[in-house]
Amino acid sequence: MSKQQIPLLSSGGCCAPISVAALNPAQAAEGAAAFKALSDPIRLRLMSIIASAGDEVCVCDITPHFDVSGPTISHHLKVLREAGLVDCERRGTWVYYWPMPERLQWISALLSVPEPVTS
Amino acid sequence: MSKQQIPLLSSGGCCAPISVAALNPAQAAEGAAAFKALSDPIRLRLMSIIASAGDEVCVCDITPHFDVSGPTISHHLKVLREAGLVDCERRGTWVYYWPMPERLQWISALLSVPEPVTS
DNA sequence: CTGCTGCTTCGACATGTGTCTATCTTGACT
DNA sequence: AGTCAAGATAGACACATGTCGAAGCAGCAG
Repeated sequence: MSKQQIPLLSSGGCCAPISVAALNPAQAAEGAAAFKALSDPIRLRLMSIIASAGDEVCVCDITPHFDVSGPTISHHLKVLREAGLVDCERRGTWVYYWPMPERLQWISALLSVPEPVTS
Repeated sequence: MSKQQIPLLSSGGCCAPISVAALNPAQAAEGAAAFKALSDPIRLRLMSIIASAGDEVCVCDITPHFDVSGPTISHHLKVLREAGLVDCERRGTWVYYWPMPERLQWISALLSVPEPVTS
């Protein structure tokens, strides 16, 4: 597990927030891919559960919160994984997920609005 | 114009960042809708052009930056409008768009990662 | 080895989404 | 009025996406 992760164009640092400078097509494509991963209510909730746990979370503790089938949860977790937002590891019978805060922070920074200059 | 805007569930203040508390289904639905609006490369670029302009932008200045047809641009702008991310007004022959920074800020805050407590 | 449990992968299907062309609306200018 | 240009809307179509049930693949326990 934790194998197929897409290579991140902007690995760590990032481009300027969109309120500061317009994105070029390549940057826009990468940003849009990240947003797409969070554009489903179930995925966003999954992300929030994993990110707010403060620790890794077992899939078996996640599934009961949702009304959809196991395969569907698994599918959404895979999308989050491929977007670099979470990672996971199998330990014995169970699989644990944890957040990748850098990626979350990167997206947040992309959207951040600079202080209006009150001079 | 600037008529059909969806009522925003969380009008101004907002729920805690997803790294702090898990979203309930209603919050997740609203957040996901916002992310969906930004989940297309063209829309994200549109948003960045409008947000970084520092002023309103005429559609006629936007269209030439893209390789898609006018109606497609128009469609994407409508999606951004309905998501509460931009607003517009017609003045004479031209239509001008400007960003709604509160909404952008709200999304950014939703994703913000609190400082790790280094105690 | 056999069975059971947790999770993922596969294949199929209905629904959503991005794109286009054609058409309409609005306003400006003769 | 008539004409032109800028955008928006409508309708059609290909493709992407969310969902499910069935099957597959680890690990553990007898």
